[in-house]
Amino acid sequence: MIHDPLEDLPGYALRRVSAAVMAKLAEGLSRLDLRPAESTVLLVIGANPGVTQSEVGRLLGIASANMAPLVARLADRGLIVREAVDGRSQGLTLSDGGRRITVKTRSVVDELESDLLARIPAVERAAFLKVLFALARDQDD
Amino acid sequence: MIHDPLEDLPGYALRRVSAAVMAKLAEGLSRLDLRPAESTVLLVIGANPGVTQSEVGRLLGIASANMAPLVARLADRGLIVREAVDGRSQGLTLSDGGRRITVKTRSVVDELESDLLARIPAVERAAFLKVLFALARDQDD
DNA sequence: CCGTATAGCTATACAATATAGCTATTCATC
DNA sequence: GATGAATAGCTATATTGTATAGCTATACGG
Repeated sequence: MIHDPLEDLPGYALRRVSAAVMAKLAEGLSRLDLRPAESTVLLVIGANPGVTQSEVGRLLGIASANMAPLVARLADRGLIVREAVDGRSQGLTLSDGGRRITVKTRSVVDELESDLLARIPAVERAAFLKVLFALARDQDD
Repeated sequence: MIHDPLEDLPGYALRRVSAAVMAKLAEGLSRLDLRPAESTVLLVIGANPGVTQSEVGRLLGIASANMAPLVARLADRGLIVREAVDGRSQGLTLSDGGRRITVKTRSVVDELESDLLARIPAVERAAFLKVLFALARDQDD
């Protein structure tokens, strides 16, 4: 057996777990023809009708250069509607079709999140989640 | 303030924390002209002289199609040496230059891992790491 | 009014990963 | 020992997420 010099590294463990979760998410979303980044954008717009794409990008940590084609694709598919709020910003709203697909998206996401939670022993669950969310909030800089 | 519908999702938190850690790692490795995936390959070869690239790929979850150009680049740079162990496999070993850069790699990695650990409150640290490593091991399927 | 910041966009590049398909070698089994 | 299956390594190609540079037009503070 070969030795794994990375097995004690929390950063590497985070990377592997995250990659596995993302792979499952991508697979679950594929039947909706949605990519992970698109699904999060839909969820944020659904929860905040009228947000601008720059606000969405800031919340999700997606650069504006990458938001542009992403939002354009969602608009081209008729999932979201863009309405000018001033001369340079557009408020984003889900269309009826967008709402339907967002409901399905949420169920895909929720199922994966449940699977993940189920794999965390109940004893450590609270501590694990507390640290994880704290780290995630921390990262917002 | 806009509402974040993802703030309660552990899977999404994992993704954000992992992305932030990876970004810092990529930045730290950039002065060695190494990419994250290459650095892990070097560390594994350093800890297991003579491993084949397929063994490294299996350990790290890198597909053989992606290992080929990755190992080729490390060999082209003179960081690793390939020696035939049989007609189709090659044992990988660090060259002197590879050993030097791997030492530096380890110090970059160790510093980031220390930073990460330092951000986990001592009270929850053991539980957090236990769950994280269990999830990472789990994922190996 | 004017300088600066911001919104949105294009073009481009890169890293990691994925699939398909290929050759050649090894190995188990008949 | 021959043969079929599995394996090692490789190429080509595509996708996803992300990064940088640079652009236009609008909004806003002094």
